[in-house]
Amino acid sequence: MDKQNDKPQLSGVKEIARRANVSIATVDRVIHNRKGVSENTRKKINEIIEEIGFQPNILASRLASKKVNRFVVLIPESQETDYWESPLRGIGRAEDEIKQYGVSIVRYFYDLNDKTTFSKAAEKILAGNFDGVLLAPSFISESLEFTATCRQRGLPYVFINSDIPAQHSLCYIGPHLYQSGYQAAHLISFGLKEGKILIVNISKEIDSYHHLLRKEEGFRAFFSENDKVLNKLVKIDIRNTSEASIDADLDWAFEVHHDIDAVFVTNSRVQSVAHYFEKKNIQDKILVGYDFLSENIEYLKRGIIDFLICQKPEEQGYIGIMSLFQHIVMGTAIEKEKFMPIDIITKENYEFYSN
Amino acid sequence: MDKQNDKPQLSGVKEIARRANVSIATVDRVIHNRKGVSENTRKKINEIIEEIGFQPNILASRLASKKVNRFVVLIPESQETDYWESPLRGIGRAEDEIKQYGVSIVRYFYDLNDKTTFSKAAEKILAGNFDGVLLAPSFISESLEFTATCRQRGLPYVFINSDIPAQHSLCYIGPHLYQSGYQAAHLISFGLKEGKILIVNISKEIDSYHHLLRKEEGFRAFFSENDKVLNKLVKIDIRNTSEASIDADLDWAFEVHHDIDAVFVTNSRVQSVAHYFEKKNIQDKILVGYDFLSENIEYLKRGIIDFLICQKPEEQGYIGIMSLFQHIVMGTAIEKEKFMPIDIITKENYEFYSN
DNA sequence: ACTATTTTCGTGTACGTGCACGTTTTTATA
DNA sequence: TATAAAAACGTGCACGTACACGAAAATAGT
Repeated sequence: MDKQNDKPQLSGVKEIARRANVSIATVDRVIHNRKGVSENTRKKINEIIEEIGFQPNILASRLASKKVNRFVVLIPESQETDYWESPLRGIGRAEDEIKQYGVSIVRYFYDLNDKTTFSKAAEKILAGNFDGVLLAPSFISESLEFTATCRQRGLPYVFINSDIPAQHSLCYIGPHLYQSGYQAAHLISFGLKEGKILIVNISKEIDSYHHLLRKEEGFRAFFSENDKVLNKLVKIDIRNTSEASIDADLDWAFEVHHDIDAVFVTNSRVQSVAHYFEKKNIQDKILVGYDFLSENIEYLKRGIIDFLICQKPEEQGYIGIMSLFQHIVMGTAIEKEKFMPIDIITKENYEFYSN
Repeated sequence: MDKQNDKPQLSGVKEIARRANVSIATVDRVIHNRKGVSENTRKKINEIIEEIGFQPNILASRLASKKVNRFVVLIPESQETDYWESPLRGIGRAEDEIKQYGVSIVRYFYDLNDKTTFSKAAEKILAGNFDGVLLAPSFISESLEFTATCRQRGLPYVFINSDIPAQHSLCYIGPHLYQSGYQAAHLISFGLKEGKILIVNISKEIDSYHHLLRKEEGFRAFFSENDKVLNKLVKIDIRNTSEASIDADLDWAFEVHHDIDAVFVTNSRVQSVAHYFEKKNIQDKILVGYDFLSENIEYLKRGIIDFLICQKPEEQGYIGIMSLFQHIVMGTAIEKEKFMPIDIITKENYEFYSN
């Protein structure tokens, strides 16, 4: 009888082989551009591939080649804030999705207060046998050293959360810092018709300081570009992150500038200022800061923080891994820069925010 | 020599079969709870499955069973606005990802101004042979009729964009309307210390009107819950959506209420009010509305619209299809309600918004 | 012209699961 | 006890691709 006449079989290596009058193995060689095929038949097969728009069956492919890809991530460990737990969740989510395809992920963490932990982890990574790296390049020079070696070995890497331009990374996934500062300025300006605004940088680590600066730049740019002459900007840097020290600095600022009506904190440490506000029973000042952290959300709920700007940390981790996957496993092209949306979180919408 | 000694092979039906002293086929029968297995061995095999945490290899599974799943979507066609193009993009994106697994998607569209087009499409769907439905239930009673039949036939369906509660849908994917109205109120209140606020409902179709009402409810709730006695709310309904008619209605409203300082449009037709503002050279009023449509974005850029609230229409389509996929193909559990984040779009962040 | 080498190509098996079919064992019936 | 029927189980091929291995053809060297 007709056991298998009705096969549409338009695609597939078998069909290509049939049309080219060669065996499947030869087609296979062309597809993976291995050697051992004459220039004639190679060309012929490539034409047929073009013609029928051959798309290899990923399922069968991964099943047959028991190939295993090893990705490695190198990010800060969560200590002072739990920020990095979010990207880590995203990484885990991506891992769950693609482990079916034989991808495994190894995680390394470094201490944001200790550059050497970064370098040591980087060394271990280079010693291991990996096919792709997801990297948060918090320390500029150390990162440059690492990526130089990667490039030399043909080991692809993507940057996450903060970028080092022109480093031939596969791509960058993270926030547009300048613009997020600009956004914060608009929000404050919208709610504040006049009065001084205090900019607060809270950061122990000198290395992450330049990120804050980019935000501050954007923040200031809004006022200069929009003729908001009524709003004078005041700024303080806080390097000692103990509560007492922060309180003292803020005391000083509010004493010198008696008419500050809004505060912009350039990172997730906005909770410290919120805490200060609560203690001093300050209620009428606008407070804007960064990141969807549980403590920040608490102050948001209580109306002490007005807006949080957040840039999908979980998504960053997820997309980071998926980009490696797309490039290395699926072999498809990926965008060079993936800026996260600038999400505005309020008391009303935080519970629907998908991190 | 040792050809294949070194197999970790902890998982897999083969391993289960080995441990249970049965053949692979028997294990297979248990996994798909088909009959033809004694109660004893079934129990034994199930225990082993539990023990080793067996996860079938989806790749091999879909490869072996040349099973094809057919999904169908039923959504409005884009006419007066291009809103539905976004969910459609999301649906296409999902399709690209899962067609590898043998899923095909058929699309039906209905006219939001003509209930009968919905019913006719629904009939066609029921005549076709589908495994899952993604549905925008714009018309309540017609939708109820359709889903009743689906339920009876065991054909799973998910709601998108607007919900009909308690209809045993697989899940609902879309906005939390009430809360998004509440959010809009907060934004306006933040920028407006006093003065009247105009609520504008623009909608031809009486059926989609109840969506707008839910938003309006939330909007009003904010003011009553937060003692904003300074802000009086005024409301107009506009059923005739011609430009002349809208202009006339707005003329009337601003004439009667001379101190309106902010306008809240409960849907994407905010562009009509923006257009009116531009014509009349009105610049000092706050304007808030809905949806990431190109025209709206234009007014946002020019500073006429202050905020757009947007709820990831593309994502809705994507997640809708993926939920069907998760449930029907992968057999995993899915959440009953997936509320989209309430995204706040401004002049500063629209270009980073991932729809 | 005859071997040696290289290039080019085909055969066959494996990946993990699904399923049709056939075989064995048990249970029911005469 | 013999026989039929039903229940329980096993064998083997298929899915589309990868790859080791070996065969054939082309080229080189004497």
